[in-house]
Amino acid sequence: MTVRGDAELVARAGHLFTGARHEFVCAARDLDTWSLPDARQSVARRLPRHGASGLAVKKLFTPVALADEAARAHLREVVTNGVEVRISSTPLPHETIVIDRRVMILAERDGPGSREYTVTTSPTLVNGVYSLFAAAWDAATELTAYLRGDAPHLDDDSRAVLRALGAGYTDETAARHLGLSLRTYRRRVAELMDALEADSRFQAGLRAGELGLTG
Amino acid sequence: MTVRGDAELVARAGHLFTGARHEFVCAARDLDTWSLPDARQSVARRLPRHGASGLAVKKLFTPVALADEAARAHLREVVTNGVEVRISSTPLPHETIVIDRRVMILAERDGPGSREYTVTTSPTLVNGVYSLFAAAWDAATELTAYLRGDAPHLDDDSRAVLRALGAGYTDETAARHLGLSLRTYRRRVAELMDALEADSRFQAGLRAGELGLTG
DNA sequence: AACGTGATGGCAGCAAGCTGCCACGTGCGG
DNA sequence: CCGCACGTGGCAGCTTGCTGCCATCACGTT
Repeated sequence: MTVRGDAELVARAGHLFTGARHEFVCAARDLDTWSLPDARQSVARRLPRHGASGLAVKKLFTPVALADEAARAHLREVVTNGVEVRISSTPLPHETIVIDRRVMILAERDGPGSREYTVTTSPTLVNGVYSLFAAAWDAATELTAYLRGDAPHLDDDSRAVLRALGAGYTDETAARHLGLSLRTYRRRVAELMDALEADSRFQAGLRAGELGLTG
Repeated sequence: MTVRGDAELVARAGHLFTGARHEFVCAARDLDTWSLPDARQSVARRLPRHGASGLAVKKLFTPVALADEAARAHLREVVTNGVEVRISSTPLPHETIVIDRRVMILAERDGPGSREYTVTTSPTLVNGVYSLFAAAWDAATELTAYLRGDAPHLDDDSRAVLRALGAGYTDETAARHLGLSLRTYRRRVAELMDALEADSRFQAGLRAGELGLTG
């Protein structure tokens, strides 16, 4: 089933949103999903309140969705409402929604005015898309972790320390290798762990990997 | 369009495989795709030879596909034929194929005998699935890297240890939390680091992240 | 029952990591 | 010149991580 434009989607498929019982997942590039504010609200109003029901809501975005502060604030608020939000560092469809693992709605790359939506209930299609979504979801990072975890630009010093750690040197050899005293090297490591909000060196390694500070 | 069974798929959609011009991507849980050897060969014969054409072939599997040695050998051979193979640590659809970003074929979870395939050309659906595939692909690790660096299948115990480490617990609390003695917990950590060929816990964290052992 | 094997856990001792404290040098503004 | 802030490094003491050694226990085998 194909519909054009937000209004028609709400009219024809609105009941699907309302009918969500267990799970509502969506993947999108950014937050521009509902170009028409009233359409957005219309759907939002129909969605059951977060925690109350046993409805799990998962939203997956690209970093594009964090472009402006308003968007970040909105996402943070959504999170406090019990919605899980994750950020994927790889491109995503313009819009993919799967409801209760039974229905899915895909949006075409938007033309200037109206957007084209495809609504499908074929189990084969829905399951396939759902599994792919799950894979992308699992690989993505929690919004809070993402917002917190970026040590946006750490100086060359820290990078050197990171490399030393990654090379598996002991602190002593690493310090010698970097021309630092043991004390200072460890200070640097502590600072780094602080920046990464890691409680242990293992965690620091994990975070460093996640944030792509290895290459 | 829906077809049942391998034979029918080959008959009705075989030309799609032959028609692949630029790109052939697939995601699957394991290698049991083509239950019928002749169907498999039939399709294989129709696929253009690897490097010759400008055809890029990408295959994404779960670790299940590496269960037995025969499967691993087959995948290694496929790689030498110029096919890109990656392993995703998260569940995947039973079968998803996208050809030239224009056609896609999804396979339903297989019944006992015949399997149900869905063939779709709707740009909206194909693009959506393709983007999700790309996200999962980007997050997966190269087969060679996976085979080299891996603790191929670590038991639940090790995974628990990994989670404890990732959570940033100290050894003592982690051990208590897992119902192990401090000594044994540390033994486990040592074994894990050995398996990951890591010289330090930091390195272990890094590797664990690289290998996608976090989720 | 006797035996080997393997996983476990306590202990001890060492190595490594962590941090507070203080002292020194450099640079900057008063 | 003095004082101040800041980064550095030595020292000391503590915590944590690491491992060899040995006793124990659970098991399957002979």
